[in-house]
Amino acid sequence: MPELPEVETTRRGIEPHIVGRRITAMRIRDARLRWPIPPGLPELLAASRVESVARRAKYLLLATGRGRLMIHLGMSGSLRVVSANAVPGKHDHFDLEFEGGVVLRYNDPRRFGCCLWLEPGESHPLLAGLGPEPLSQDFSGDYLYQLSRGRRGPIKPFIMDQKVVVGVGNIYAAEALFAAGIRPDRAAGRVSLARYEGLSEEIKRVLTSAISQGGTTLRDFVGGDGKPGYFAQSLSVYGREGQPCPNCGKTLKNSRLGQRATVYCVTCQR
DNA sequence: CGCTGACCCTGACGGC
DNA sequence: TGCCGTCAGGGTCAGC
Repeated sequence: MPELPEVETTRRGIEPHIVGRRITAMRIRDARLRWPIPPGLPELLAASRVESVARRAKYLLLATGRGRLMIHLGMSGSLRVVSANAVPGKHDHFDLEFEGGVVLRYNDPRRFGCCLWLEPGESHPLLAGLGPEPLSQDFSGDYLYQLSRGRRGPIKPFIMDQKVVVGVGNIYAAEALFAAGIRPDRAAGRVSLARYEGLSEEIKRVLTSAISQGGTTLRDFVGGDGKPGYFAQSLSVYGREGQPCPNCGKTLKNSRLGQRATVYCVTCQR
């Protein structure tokens, strides 16, 4: 999936194709996702216009006059703009068809994603309690430092916790911790303010850089317009277990933290 | 409240 | 060629 840069790349990719356009139909082929696609959606959406495409955390929010479509790409989901005659494939769960022959197609092999509906003005429990956006002013080293006091769990799951800060997934958590020189298994509560300031800066830098390059291409992610991202070439540690550290040359180590692969350098990260 | 681990699902890949 | 175990970008939930 799509971590924040991939979702943002998708948002930017689909936005110019669908904003201001009228939806002519929604076609559901397979409603089975993390939660079933609400069966009444096609009727709700028909003839309404997409007013904006926003992102909160890893959720995409498509606003119409009648409410908002809330879409998550899960681990393997993608949203692409395709032509009206493009033949649907396996795991193409639904299409949003627009006037002018534009089709927005949702694909998700693993079905960890979702497509839900919000009434006008309605919020959603999934959006409540989310931490700040990492690229906003609200996210800082001081914020991380204060929140982490007393926490004994490792710092990597801490910064991947969406209640702490949204959008930092397994790839960018590993990259940011490497850049900040912090061991992923260090207790979150035992990292200094100065190091949290460095970490928050690296998180912002890594995410910004990844967004500018269109995200990271791995397996099944493709950007909204069908073009791949290029950030994979910039990865320092993620997926590079056994290879030399780009900084000191020592072999990068892999361990599991919270059931997620965690690659780091025992020399450069303390 | 904080933390851990099971679980949701399909597909790709490596070893035998 | 096929079978089997392992792993994959995320997140929820139960239990301690």
